[in-house]
Amino acid sequence: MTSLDILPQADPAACCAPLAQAPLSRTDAEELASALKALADPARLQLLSIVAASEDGEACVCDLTEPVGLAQPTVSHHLKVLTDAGFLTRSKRGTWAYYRLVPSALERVAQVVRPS
Amino acid sequence: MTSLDILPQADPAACCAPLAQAPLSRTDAEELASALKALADPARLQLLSIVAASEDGEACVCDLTEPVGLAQPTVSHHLKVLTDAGFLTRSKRGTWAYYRLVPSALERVAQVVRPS
DNA sequence: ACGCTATATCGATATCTGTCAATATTCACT
DNA sequence: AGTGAATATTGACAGATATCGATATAGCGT
Repeated sequence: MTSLDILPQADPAACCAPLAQAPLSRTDAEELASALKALADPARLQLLSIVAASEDGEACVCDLTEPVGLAQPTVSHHLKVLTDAGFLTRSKRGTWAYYRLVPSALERVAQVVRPS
Repeated sequence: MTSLDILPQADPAACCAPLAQAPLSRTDAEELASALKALADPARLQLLSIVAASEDGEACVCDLTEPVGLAQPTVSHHLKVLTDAGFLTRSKRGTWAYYRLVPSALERVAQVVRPS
């Protein structure tokens, strides 16, 4: 747990060797679990995949509300969870907020989960 | 959602192309989310990693209670969640229940999460 | 300045989840 | 049969979470 982990933009699962390789410490397990918790929601997974597949790799909230079928505050909430967990970045231009995927964050989680 | 998904031993995230490649359908997102939910708990991650790193690749409940520092019913509960999600298999020998990792289940999740 | 639009925050609520103590089940051994 | 041990199930409870309506904030155009 470095001082960086206090920041809203976490470094998801920068914690440890692959799961199946050696027993996780409680601390590492908690860190990885919180990254996975951010992913473990259908709406958030849809949001991630829609953002990733969008034109120019970014999407604003207005583009996301309809496809996931949730109210705007709920979508904003999910985007905040994903951003805080480091899977998305937010950049505001005018009235709009554009979200982009952080591929390395997903990559890191995949590395830790992958066996071998 | 195939008929197989009704069974206790699910096929975690056999659902779909990598997250970042194309928008997930609601159904695929729900399926992947439930696999991730099973992983997204510190105790369960520790259990997985301990089982994976055990002698002969298997461990019984009695080996697991102490390292994770939780009561036996709680550990049994977590092992059931992981088993139902397809990440562990259970084989009972005598009074003991031995759990093994299912590497392909983790592998599949890693594939779907990985970008590119 | 005013209204409109996009997004975020707040407050409330219903549901889900992790945990444990108590109990049930299953098996081995005498 | 009866006892003890390992594991699973049940019931209860506290804390987390997903959701929404209402409201606040902030920026643009007139």
